[in-house]
Amino acid sequence: MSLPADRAAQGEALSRAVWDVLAQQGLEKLTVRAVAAAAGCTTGLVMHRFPNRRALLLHARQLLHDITRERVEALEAAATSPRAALRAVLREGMATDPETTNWSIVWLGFLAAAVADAELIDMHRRNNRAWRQRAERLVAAAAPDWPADRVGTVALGLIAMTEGVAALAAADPAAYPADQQEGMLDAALAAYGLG
Amino acid sequence: MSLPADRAAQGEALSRAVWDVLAQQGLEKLTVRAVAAAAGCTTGLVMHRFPNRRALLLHARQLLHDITRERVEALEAAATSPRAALRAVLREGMATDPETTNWSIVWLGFLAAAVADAELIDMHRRNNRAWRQRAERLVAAAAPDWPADRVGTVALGLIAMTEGVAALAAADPAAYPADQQEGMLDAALAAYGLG
DNA sequence: AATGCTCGGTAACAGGCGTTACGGTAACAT
DNA sequence: ATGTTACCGTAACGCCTGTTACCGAGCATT
Repeated sequence: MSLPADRAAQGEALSRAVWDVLAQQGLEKLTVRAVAAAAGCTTGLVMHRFPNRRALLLHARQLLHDITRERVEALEAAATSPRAALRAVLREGMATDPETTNWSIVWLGFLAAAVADAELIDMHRRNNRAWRQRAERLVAAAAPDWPADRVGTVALGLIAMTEGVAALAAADPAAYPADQQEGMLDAALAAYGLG
Repeated sequence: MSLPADRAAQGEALSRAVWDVLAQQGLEKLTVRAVAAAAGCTTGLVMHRFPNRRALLLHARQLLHDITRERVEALEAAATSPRAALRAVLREGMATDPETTNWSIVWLGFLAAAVADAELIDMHRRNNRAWRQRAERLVAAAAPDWPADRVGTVALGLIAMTEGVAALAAADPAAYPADQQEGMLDAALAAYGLG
């Protein structure tokens, strides 16, 4: 029988194919045919699973967010202290290995695609505001005696820095090796008094 | 007579049209026809000025870099102290008004396009490494007694932060107003001892 | 005045795109 | 065994893309 789980699994497989094409071929070549080829099927399956190309992209974008959230929640739960949780979560937002580098390229691709798509940019804003709130909560836990505006300013500085270095490292991995990114993160945390 | 200056001016006008389309319609709709429409001409002129679409994009990318460099060099020259120069240059890299926000969107578009284009990614790397060296030079001038690795780490943290907040603000201007970006920058400079 | 030349607009081409319609196959129900 | 239904590959459609070929208008030289 064709369980809904199967359909969901196919949708996830197609979303992974979207990420692969986005990371390896770029936004301009993100076509339905390219996604089908990356998923090892034909365009028929893709168009039977999703009503159109936009729905496919929106699903892939939301799934990327959901998976990212699960991953950072696991990191947060496994941390032994508020400061360790903050550092672990911020570290995950950088591009320190092939996997996170890939995610950063995909993230950039979706952001560029969102310029022309109202629903995609709405998704980005919702997800990014949730990300920012998480950072603020982690900073507040790591520095319980700080006033709210200090928490907000420092959290913003930290997420902007990790987001930025992820983009830089994704575009030029040789120039931004993992140890430099980690050193940058530790130096920033220490400078803010969160080391 | 048809001066080379005229041709250069046309090339610049077309490059500005590329930026406009990229900022307002996104990478996926960055077609030769859209650029021609934005420039107020036909595709005939575009294809007589550039051998193909790629050459048009490469020219627009390089011109964006050149103009950015001239602007920050002027800011640097006008600054009254090394620390003021550092802050002014970093500030220009954020997205604090409609103009710089536009540039940030264009920058993101070119970066996304570079995923699939070797020459475009080479350009990005050259330009970004020059940008990074500028930041390192400015940090070294602002903190003359720092060792080289401290200069490099702090400069990386600063350019990553400004680049990152520019992307965040470009995608969600309402959530990242100018005063928050400025407050973030000042807090970071103060934390690093560069206030 | 005639002629060559540069310029840029028009129209057409082949190819690739998203999307739709159709057909065949396999599993299930009766 | 046979009808039914779900599934998905195939093929086609119309549209839009980058690119090319062509053509006429203006200008300079002779």
